[in-house]
Amino acid sequence: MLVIILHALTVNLLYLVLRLAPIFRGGCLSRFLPLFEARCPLFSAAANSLLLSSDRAKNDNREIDFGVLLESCTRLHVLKCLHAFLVVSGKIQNIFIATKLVNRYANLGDVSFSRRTFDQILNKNVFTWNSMVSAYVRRGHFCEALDCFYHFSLTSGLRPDFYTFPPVLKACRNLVEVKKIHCAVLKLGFEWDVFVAASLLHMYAQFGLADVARKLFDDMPVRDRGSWNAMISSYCQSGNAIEALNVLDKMRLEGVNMDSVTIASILPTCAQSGDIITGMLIHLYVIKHGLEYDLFVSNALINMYGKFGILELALKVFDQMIVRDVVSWNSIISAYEQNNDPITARRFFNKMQRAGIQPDLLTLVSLASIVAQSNDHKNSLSIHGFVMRRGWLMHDVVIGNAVVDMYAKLGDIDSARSVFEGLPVKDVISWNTLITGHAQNGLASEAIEVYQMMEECNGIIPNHGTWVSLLPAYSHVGAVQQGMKVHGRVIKNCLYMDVFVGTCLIDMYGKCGRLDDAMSLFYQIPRESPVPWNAIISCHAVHGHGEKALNLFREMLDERVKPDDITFVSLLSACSHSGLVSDGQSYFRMMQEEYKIKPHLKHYGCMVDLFGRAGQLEMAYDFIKNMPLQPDASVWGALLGACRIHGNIELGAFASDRLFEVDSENVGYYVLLSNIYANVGKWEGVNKVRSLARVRGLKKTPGWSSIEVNSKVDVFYTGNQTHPKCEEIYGELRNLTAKMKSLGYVPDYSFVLQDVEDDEKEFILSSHSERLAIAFGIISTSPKSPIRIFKNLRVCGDCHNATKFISQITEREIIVRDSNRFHHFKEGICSCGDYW
DNA sequence: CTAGGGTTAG
Repeated sequence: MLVIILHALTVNLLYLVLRLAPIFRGGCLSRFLPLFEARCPLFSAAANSLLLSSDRAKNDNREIDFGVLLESCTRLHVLKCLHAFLVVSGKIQNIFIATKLVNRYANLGDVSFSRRTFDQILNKNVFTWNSMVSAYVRRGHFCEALDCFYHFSLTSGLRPDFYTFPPVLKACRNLVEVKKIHCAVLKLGFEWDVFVAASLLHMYAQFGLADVARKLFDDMPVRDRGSWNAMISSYCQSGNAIEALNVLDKMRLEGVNMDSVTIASILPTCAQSGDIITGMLIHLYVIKHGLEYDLFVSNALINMYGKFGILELALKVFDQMIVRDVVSWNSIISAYEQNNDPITARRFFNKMQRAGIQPDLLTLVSLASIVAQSNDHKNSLSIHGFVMRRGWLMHDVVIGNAVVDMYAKLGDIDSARSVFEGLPVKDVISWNTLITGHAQNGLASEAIEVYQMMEECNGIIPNHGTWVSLLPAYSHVGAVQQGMKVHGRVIKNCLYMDVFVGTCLIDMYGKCGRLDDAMSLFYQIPRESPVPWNAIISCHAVHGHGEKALNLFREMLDERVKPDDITFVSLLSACSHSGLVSDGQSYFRMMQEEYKIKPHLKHYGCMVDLFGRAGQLEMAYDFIKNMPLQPDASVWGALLGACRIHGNIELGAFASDRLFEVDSENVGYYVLLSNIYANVGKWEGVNKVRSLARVRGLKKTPGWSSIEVNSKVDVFYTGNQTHPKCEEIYGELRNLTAKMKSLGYVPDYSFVLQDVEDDEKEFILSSHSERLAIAFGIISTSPKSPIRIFKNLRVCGDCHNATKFISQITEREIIVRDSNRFHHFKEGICSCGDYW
């Protein structure tokens, strides 16, 4: 370490001495060589061999090829030193050497030194100006590049040549600038130079004028392979796979072969459009033409195979590479990461470090996702720290968004939020990430608030990702009126034809109780993929329309859409909600035999529910015993729920024992068990469960219910006392309870786990969140209109009973959607037949 | 001496 510091000091010192003391004029470079050695071996080797040859010529340094020396200089310090040497030895007056210096500074990252050198050159020529312009462009200083160009063409008295324009065009950031430069090109007559024309074409395409680009291309009198490549890559980058392949065909018909550039542009397009056949044909072409060792081609191949999920081929290409750069490593890492194999991805990252390749921004993007996938809380902090130390978080949105996403996926929404707030620039994706982050952590109304903040923020235009993040939050709290507003906006730009947006809308209508709207939308959107089918089937499942769900499944098969694992989850839950036991069994078999889908825990949970609800409790238990997987809480929970419905105490107690082994914290299971005892009047059992719950110090998932009135969603937590209409709500509830009692309602205290006096229990029951929401609905909407309530947990038995009475007293339809299904209350009866 | 067209992303 010390050596390095000392060394840096010596080089800097030397630089100063050389600048200040012209005594060294004509001094011998060989004296300084040892100082360069450690910092820049390549440079010192080149310098050494040049010195040797010049020594032989006994000509001091005059014969040294400083161009080559500058070229081999890879450290800024060494370059500055050499610069000083050139100044004191007067060689800086050589315009070629000076121009090369301008370039070298830009390549080593210090464009301000390029400019300083440039300003010191007195007799600038076209080369010098071109170099300065392209130096700015290479470092991304587009504004300065254009300024420099205008200065050049207007004040220098020199005439730009055709080398000038490609970099200048690249510096244009909008169409106006492109058109201005285009005029200059026309005036000077460089229009049909192949390089200039290719650049023009490329810029027009980049700013969306694909037809202008195409016309330029068609009008070109001379086309080289570069022109074809420019046209093809323009189409590729704008996502127009069909035209890209058309032009490619034409090019080959004219006898022009593809080169590595053509292939590197077309492969990502194959991946994007899912055209695996073309992709693999191109791979064959690559092998046949000996392009398989090209870095860019190999990288593109790895990426393509990664996107298709063909990891063996991605790995094969990676393994046979001779030279790998950071992109190669990033590509193989993200191939595994995106195919849900964070362990292998991590292994490649470790290998990359051992190979001495420095991770870049994109490596960290993949790493953040790896950490999130493997639930690796410890390393999330190191990643955040690494990214911050490098200043990347302040510099690039992409990595910032990746960190926000990482924290959100790890469930640490507070950290996600604070990173988000610290981002200097936020784009749509930043907002979308934060919305999804809240929604997926069960914070639906917070997700909606984030969206509202986004709308208040100027310059952010929501895209399809926004709707895909937001709509599930709306369906969660039942904000159908706001959801419909989104539907309206989506129609305007045809986004509802996007499979994911369309599916979210279907899900939203279905989960908000509007099956008809869900159905009519379903038939409007493309349905070649199983995704929208899964949504519409599951909508029918939660409404208890099993037969319709099965019909839809048959229709799906008729349309030759291949069902996936999710399809069968929806289908099996439809069967269980409607008591279609034998159908469920045969679909469970069909899934494995015909579609080779291995059932996972969700499927087993549905099957247990299917048997259990239908009263076949022994069947359900046998099914669990024969499972090849370790049953989790959802499986035992299904059995326990069935035991409650059918009043089986022994099996219920057994199931809850297993349940407390895998998930002892969920208070819902204690409630279920105590209900079982209460239903058959075993009060000592109820007391036992109650004390168990108390001893274990349960952390409750807070229960809430929501209701949408006039496009505004109100969320009520149990016992809420802060709502502006609080007084009226509790007044209405007291009123209702009195009427209910006169009609025969008896509060069922088995749903209260707290150990308090009976009148206190009654108050707890009547301040359950669903009742607050219903009462609010009654006082805020016109008489006899229907009320829709949404609850995050299952509705409790006492509330279920109470709602029946309320529907009778108020002559209203009351629709309650809980975490499981829809309950339709009308005239004192519930559609679920009291099996909830 | 200088230049175009190319690979990775949340």
